[in-house]
Order: sequence, then structure tokens, then C-alpha cells
Amino acid sequence: MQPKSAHSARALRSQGALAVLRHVHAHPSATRADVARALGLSSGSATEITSRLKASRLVQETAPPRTGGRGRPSPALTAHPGGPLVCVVDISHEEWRVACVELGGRVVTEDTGRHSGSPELVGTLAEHVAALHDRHGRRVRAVSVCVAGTVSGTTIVQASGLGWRDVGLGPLKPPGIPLLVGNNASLIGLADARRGAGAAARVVLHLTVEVGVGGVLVVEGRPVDGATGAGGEFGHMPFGDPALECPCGARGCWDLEVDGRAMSRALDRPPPADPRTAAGEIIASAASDPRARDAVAGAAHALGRGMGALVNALDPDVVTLSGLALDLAATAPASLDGGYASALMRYRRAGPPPILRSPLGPQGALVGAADAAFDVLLTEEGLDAWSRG
Amino acid sequence: MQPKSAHSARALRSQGALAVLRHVHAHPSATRADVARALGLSSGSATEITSRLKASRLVQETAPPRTGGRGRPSPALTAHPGGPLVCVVDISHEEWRVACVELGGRVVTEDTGRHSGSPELVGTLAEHVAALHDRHGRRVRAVSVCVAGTVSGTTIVQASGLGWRDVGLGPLKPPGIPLLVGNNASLIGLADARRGAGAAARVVLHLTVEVGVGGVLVVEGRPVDGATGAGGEFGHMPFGDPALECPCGARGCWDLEVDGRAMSRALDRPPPADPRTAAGEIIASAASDPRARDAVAGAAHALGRGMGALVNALDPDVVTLSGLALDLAATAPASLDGGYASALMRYRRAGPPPILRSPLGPQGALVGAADAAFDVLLTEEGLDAWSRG
DNA sequence: GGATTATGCTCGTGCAACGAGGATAATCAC
DNA sequence: GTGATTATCCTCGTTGCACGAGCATAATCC
Repeated sequence: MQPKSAHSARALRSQGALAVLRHVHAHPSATRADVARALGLSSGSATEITSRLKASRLVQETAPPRTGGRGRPSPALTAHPGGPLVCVVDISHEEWRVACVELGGRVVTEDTGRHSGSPELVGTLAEHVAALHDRHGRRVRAVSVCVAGTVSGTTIVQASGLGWRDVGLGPLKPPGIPLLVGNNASLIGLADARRGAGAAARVVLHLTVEVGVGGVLVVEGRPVDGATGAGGEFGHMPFGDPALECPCGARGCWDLEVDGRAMSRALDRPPPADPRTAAGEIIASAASDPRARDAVAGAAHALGRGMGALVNALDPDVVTLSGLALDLAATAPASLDGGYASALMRYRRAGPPPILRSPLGPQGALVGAADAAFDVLLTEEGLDAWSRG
Repeated sequence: MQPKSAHSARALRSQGALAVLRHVHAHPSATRADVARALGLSSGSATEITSRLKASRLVQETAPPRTGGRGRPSPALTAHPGGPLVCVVDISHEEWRVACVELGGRVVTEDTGRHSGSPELVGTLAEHVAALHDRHGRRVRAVSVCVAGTVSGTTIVQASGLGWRDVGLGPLKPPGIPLLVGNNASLIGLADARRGAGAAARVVLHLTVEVGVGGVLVVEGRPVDGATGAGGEFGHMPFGDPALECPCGARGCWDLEVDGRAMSRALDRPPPADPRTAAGEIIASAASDPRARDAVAGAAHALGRGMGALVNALDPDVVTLSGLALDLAATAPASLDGGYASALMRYRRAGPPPILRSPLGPQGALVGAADAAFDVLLTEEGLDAWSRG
């Protein structure tokens, strides 16, 4: 399908404003002069566009940040205090978070709590979302959910860590605003590719290990997340032992080779109820216990092998890691590199894509989810809708 | 990396023309009214834009195609007879082709020949390209090469079918115009996703089998071909037997499970010198020979399994097939489907992405290579360069 | 406190597209 | 044939966005 260039006069009209707004979102510390330079705008245009954006309650100009440089200081463009907000919901392992994020990615409000894994959590979260919607009204423009599991559209089709299957998140959607649902690995990857270790690269492959392995390919800042948002479920490629059946229903999934389940198996332990915690313990004990060290090395090797396979297939500029993958890489770097090299096509071995560590912490997924939502809002239609109100 | 919106007044100015030109390229039979409707242009704008494009020798308006419909007939927009051309070079198995393709994808001239597999072929092809460049002068705006092998930038790093390794295609580049090199599977996939079986889908996974298996993921008409153009080398993911070493240097490559080498192995035959031909013969003999039928079924099953794994990871709307994959699917459909279903995550099995047959024949790669080049030409810079001449 | 440097604002200009209204070119019905 | 119908095309005045030159402004440097 050829990209249908949505062309119209209206599209042209808002393009300058849109470009500025996107830049402000991507570079929260940018000054007005920075933006003008980056976008190739004349100072006259910058004046006009920013005044329009200010009038629309989208950005504000704050006092110059006193850089100590010469010349007239340039005001910083930041999110307007009455500007659009994204409500981000994070459903992970044993915790949930509901936050409001403004343009630029700053978290404005955040609620957290623990949960037992019951799908009734969805109702609780819906109440939190509704409360935020009531409080901020029209300012809340989208709800973006980040889930530790496989998603398809707005449904969680499988979440090994939570024990959920086919849980619809429709109840989280307030009427009239979009609901987005994404896998946490994909969203961390998105944030990392844009604002973290992958920021300088055009094609970023991000991988994360928690329960199983996931990730995403990000090309020029756009996540390659497939038809339903399930793209990036690399953990269910059969890089592993064909004799092992995965909860997903397939066999030999890579998932089963790299996480707490794999390491427990290598130690002849029963499958852990909580693979995430088990993995953390085994990795921690690797410093003193040779058997644990071997188990970690095995997982790191399997991670490296799959990484090499994905590099062969997807040809990224860099590979970035987060979650337990960072611990595996730190604890057994030689095994990871060995597995990586062994799986790469020969021609790649001389200069393989570097493996970088994501600097984003646990907030990464939140920022990614907000970014995904702002991608929808920072469009001609999104701006139109905002201005009409 | 956030997409750096190349914003400028000049960008705005050419947008309408660009949108029209892209539409004409994607829909060669479109009338002027079609284009205006598809792009949401007023008839006044359409008049202005087309007259500008005609003046720039980019399109011409031909006599209305007498559809027999009511109302005033609308002229058809087609490539200008003095418009830009792309020189396409196809290096495949035992043949080469050098063609000129105009806007819209029509092949204007075509030379073909056979070759022995010697890398000296590059020099011969360079002469053909140079001859076309002399003949058409400035009209030739790009050279786009389609290779049956793994490419990185403008170098063929490995071509099992040709026996080449690290062959640079720089000599094919006339000075001052861009040289693009792509893998034939990726380019067939691009053409198929835009103009073939995948035209209606947003996310298309294309797979082709010749010697080994290759393909590409195409999202909204854009190929996901990685940092160096090597994206889509799915054949070198370890879905196969870890004991087998691939010419690429890795082990267990999927490549080795689905082509003539795999089927010969299943028949206890020695590795064929020409796996493509061997595969054709074995598939042909499957009608009468049960052992051949089993060998074909094995390859089809392996193809299906890998396809399922890729669907898990990439989440396409549809999967399209070309090359020998079509023959495998036709000869052993149950094995293909069985392998596919077995590798899919359970939640996908109820409604898996449909497997479609590519209607594009051997011209597919040519069209894909031309499309890839026109993607570069149908940009603000490309149009600027054309107009300046 | 003046020189330097960098940025912001004003204002006239230009371009691309819009939209309404009339002109044009085919088919259809009789 | 001839008029009705349908669909498209062209003309022209208007609009909105951005440009760019010139001047105004606000910091640091010496």
C-alpha cells in the first residue's frame, strides 16, 4: 500500500505548528531559537508560530534559562500548564501506575499501587483514569496503557507474568478520546530509541528481558509494531529447545531460554512461580555460586544467539538492552558476546551492531507509552480537535 | 531518533505536486479527477498542479480512455515522454537484465543476457548502464540494482546462488546520480506489497524461496530493510537443524530447510550445484514420486514453521509468497499450513494472517527496484534537482 | 559603559491552495 | 438529432503561512 499522502490545505496550514510542537515534545529543553534553527524556520515564522501555539494553550515560553552564553537569551518552550495531557496506565508484574504526562514527557501526577494479579484490576484502574479525566477534563486527550504481556489491539491476549489471557482493556477508555495499548518491552524500546541509548541511530533493535524476552524495532523513531501492536514479540520465535512447550502454545520459544524459568531449569529447580524474582536471585548469587554462574551464562548465551539472529534478519544500527538483559550482560558478558557472534552471519562479525545499555530506568515504559499517545495527538487531526475545544 | 521534520517553505511549496506525482506513480491509470479526489484537492488546485507538472516535463495528459461512463471525461495522467527514468539492473541466478523504467513503472527498454557467475559481469553491466545514460542523458535519474544475494549498502556481501562474496557495485554508478542496491526478495516484496497481493494491507510480510528464503516486511508501503538494506534476510535465523552449517557462517539457518538443498538432503542426494533447478525438478517429480513428495512436504512444513515464527514476531496483516514458495504451497499445502499453525502463538490460530499468492511474475523484482528508486526521486530534493536541469 | 553577540518583532511580498460560478464535453433518453 | 443529465475543467478573487530585510532588544565581554 502506497502511503496515502493526506494532502489538503488544512494539512499545509498546521504543518509549521506541528513541526514546532513535535520538536518541543522530543526536546523538552529546547529554546525558541534552537527550534527555529533545527527546523530551518525564519525568526519571523518562529514568532508567528509560537504565538499561535501560545494562544492555543499548547506551549508557554518561560524565562530564559541563564546559560551564561553571550547574546540575547532565548525563551525556553515548554508545555503549557493548561495544555494537553496523556493518561498513562502501566500494568506490570505486581504493581500498577496511573500517571498524567504532559507534552515533553514530564510526569505531572502519578498514582501507584500493588495488585494481586486479578483481572478485576482493570475496573480499579478504570476508576483512577475516570478520576483523572474528571479532574483535568478536556486536557486529558488520550489513555495509553503499557502492559507486561502480549497485546492485540486493545486486548491483552496473554500475560505470562500476570496469568492473564484475553483481557480487554476497553473499560479504561473514557468516551471520546483514544485508547492505546502497548507491550511494555515495545514501549521501553520506543522511549529508548528516541530518548535513550538509540537516540543517535536510525534503526534500533531494543530487547528487554523480564518474564521472557521482548522488544521492538524502531526505524527513524517509528516503532515497527505490526498490524495489531503485537510486533516485537521476539520471545516467541523458536530459537530454543523444540521439546519445551511455551505457555503461548508454540514450542521451542526463545522466551524459555533466557529468563528465570531457563535459569531455574539449568539449576534443576522446579519452574518458579515468579520467574522475574527468581532470575534476580540467581543472577545475584552468581557472584559466589559457580552453578548459578553457569545458569546465568547459559541464559546470556541464549540471549546473544537470538540477538544475532535478529540482527541478521532486521539489520539494525544498534542493539539496546533493558531490564534483566542488562544484568545478564553485566554478569556474563563473554557468554552474551559469544552467543551473539556465533549467530551472526560471517560478514557481520567484523563490525557487528554495538550493544548499548539503556539509560532509562523503570520510568522508560511510562515515557514510551506517553510518546506513543503524543504521536497520535501531534497530528493535524489531533491539533484540530484540541483547537476546536 | 525522532523523525526530523524537514520543514521549510520550499518543502511546503512542492508538497502538492509531490503528492500528485506519487499518486500517479502508484496508480499509473489514474485520471486527473481520480487524483484530485484521492488527494482531496479542489479542481482549481488540480489544474494548477498538473499544469506545473506538465511544464516540468514530469507528466503528460493523454486522451481520456473512453470508459463509457457519463459526464465529461477526465484526462489520464501518465509519465511524460521526456520525463525521468530509472535504470534498473537485475542480477539473478544465470541471467542479467538492464532496463529503463519510467514513472508509473512501465518498462521502456530492456536488455537481457546470460552470465557464467563471474564477478566480471559487473563491468559488463556498467557498460550497459553507461550506454543507457549516454542515450537518455539527464533523463536517467538513478540506478537501482536488484541482486539475488545479501547486500549491505552497495556491496553484495554474499550470494550463494552466484558464489559471490564482497562484490562492490560502485562501478555501476554513473557520476552525479544515486545508486541503490537491494536484495531481490526484498524488492519483489516491495512491489508485491504496493502493487500485488499485499496492496490492501497495512503491514505485509513477504517471503520468497529461491536459493534459501528471503523476504521483507513492508509497513504502509515502506520496506523495513534495516540500516544497510540487509533487513529481510530471514533465511539466516536459526529455525533449522543446529548441526548444519550455512555458507553464511552461522548454524541452523532456516535457509537450509526450505530450498533445493533441503529437499536433496531429504532424498539422500548430495548437495546440488544449482539448488534452484534441483528444487524445481524435485517439486515437479512430487506428483509421481512419494519420496519427492515427502521431501517437498518437509520443506513446506519448514517454510510454514518459520512463517509462523515471523508472524509471531512481526505481526503482519497478511503474508504473501512468491518464487518457489508458491510451488511449495501448491504442492504441499497441508504441510505448509500445519507448520504455520504449529509455530503460531495459540491466540493467533483462530484467525491467522492469510497467506496470499503474489500475482507478480519475474518482473516483480524489476518493478520493486524501480519503486525503490522513485521513492528517492519523488521527494522535494529529487524534484528540485529535476527542475533545475 | 560601550562593543559584541544573539535573538525577537514588524511589515511588505510571494506562493499554493481554496471555493464559487460559469464553461465544456461526454452519455442517455426519446 | 436534440435536450437533459452528469461530471469535469477553468477563471478569478481570497486566504493563510512562511519568507526575508531591517530595526529593536537583551544578555555577556572587556
